[in-house]
Amino acid sequence: MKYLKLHPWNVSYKKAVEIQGRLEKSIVLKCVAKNFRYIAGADVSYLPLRTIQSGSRQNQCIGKTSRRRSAGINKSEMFYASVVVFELKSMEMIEAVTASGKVDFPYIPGLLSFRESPILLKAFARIKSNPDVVILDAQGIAHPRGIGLASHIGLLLGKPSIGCAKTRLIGDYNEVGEEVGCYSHLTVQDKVVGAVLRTRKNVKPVFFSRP
DNA sequence: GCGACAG
DNA sequence: ATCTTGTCGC
Repeated sequence: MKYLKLHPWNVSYKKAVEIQGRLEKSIVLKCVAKNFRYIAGADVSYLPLRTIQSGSRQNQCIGKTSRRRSAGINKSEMFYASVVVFELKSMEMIEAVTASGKVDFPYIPGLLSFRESPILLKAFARIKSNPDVVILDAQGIAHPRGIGLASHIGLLLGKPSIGCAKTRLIGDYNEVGEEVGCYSHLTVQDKVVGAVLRTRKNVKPVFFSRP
């Protein structure tokens, strides 16, 4: 599927925050359809990527040079993204694609999209079908500037998106009941930005935030 | 200054 | 996210 390229990704912290502020204004918070047929789910995993010199004699030196171990270490990482598309009605998998690549942007709470979006979009570009909605392991608007990774990706793909995170980034909520289906509102300054939902018994609830 | 902090 | 080590509950 196609996506919009509204801005560069290799930017400074300050610039990234500016971009988020600009994009946040175009987030639409309303249900645009009620009978979604296809849904795409995406996630990313990664591994440290070391320079071939690391661990070699260059890093085994003693004395003065040994204090510079990190100088020869490449701090980038190899990322692997996957996107799967399901038909909701039948829960049949329609497609599954992957993409990989190096990433240099560090993990900074609130700027996760600048770390994971490029590789995610590379994977989404390989999807042949046209999902009606996408869901990501990240926050939507439950974010310091109202534009988490799920919202950001939704904008670039031009699709409704759902953020489904395993832990909280921002917001307050009451303890969630133990039974499946129990949930609490996730609020930021009295504004409901999501819900903390118990999807399984004896399992931590997940943080759903609106697209 | 201190604590929080998606993945 | 990934990795390691230790503790707790069934």
